[in-house]
Amino acid sequence: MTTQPVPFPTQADDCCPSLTVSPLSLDDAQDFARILKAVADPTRLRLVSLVAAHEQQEACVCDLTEPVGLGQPTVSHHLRLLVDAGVLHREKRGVWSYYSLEADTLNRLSAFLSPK
Amino acid sequence: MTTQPVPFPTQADDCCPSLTVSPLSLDDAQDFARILKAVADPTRLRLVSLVAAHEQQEACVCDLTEPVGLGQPTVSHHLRLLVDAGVLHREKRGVWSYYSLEADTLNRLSAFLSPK
DNA sequence: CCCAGATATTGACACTTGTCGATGTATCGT
DNA sequence: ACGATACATCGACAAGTGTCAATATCTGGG
Repeated sequence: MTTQPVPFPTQADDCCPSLTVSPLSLDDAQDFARILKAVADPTRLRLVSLVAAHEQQEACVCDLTEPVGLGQPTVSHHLRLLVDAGVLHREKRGVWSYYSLEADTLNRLSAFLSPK
Repeated sequence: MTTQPVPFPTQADDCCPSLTVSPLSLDDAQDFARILKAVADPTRLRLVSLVAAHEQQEACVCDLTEPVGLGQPTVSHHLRLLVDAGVLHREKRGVWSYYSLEADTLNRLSAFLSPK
């Protein structure tokens, strides 16, 4: 067997840090703060929800610019932040950039915030 | 009866908006962005985790100032933001202010972000 | 090869934010 | 009443952020 000794069972599920189980390390705190910052903006929340609700769970910039009422460069900028944070995925097909959800990131965030 | 018609049953569970089910209203987006902003900072994440991990699930400022390595005014400022956002609860007992988790808010956040 | 359309990048600006030092306020002992 | 202690507030400053107009880059069609 190649499994670890696992001397402290409580450390076993150290895989995914949780906000409320033990004091966060600086690294973990910065890690999650980065993702949270990306989502902590009304416009970006709406962009994510628009992408999620769009057909095929994906949307291009031209689908999003009008619903949020902002200019194309501004929308592109917000989408870039969301992609950089791993919240959205970008796939370029032809002239269009299609944005879709990176579900794992939202799942990790949700699990992280969930008490207990 | 003074109740509304409720013509569309799908609106019934409109109780707790979710990021990924339908486009967010501006109000909902601003609402959640406000809470997310409060949590989207490494120092404040650590403060919340320190409070949660402390005995009795509560801590005073003097318990927190040293672990995060910041001045007392700065820590007080961060705690105020967390209280204003409904993430923490403040209870003054004697000379001390005891901060504790407002679990409902974190639960709402977690549920909001959870895909599907 | 050039043009039109979709998106990305840049530069600029007002505004917000994280931090600190100094000061104010409140509470408990003595 | 006084002083010490715990906390909150204020003023200031550098750094970061959201938005826009202008411009650059890329792609498909003719």
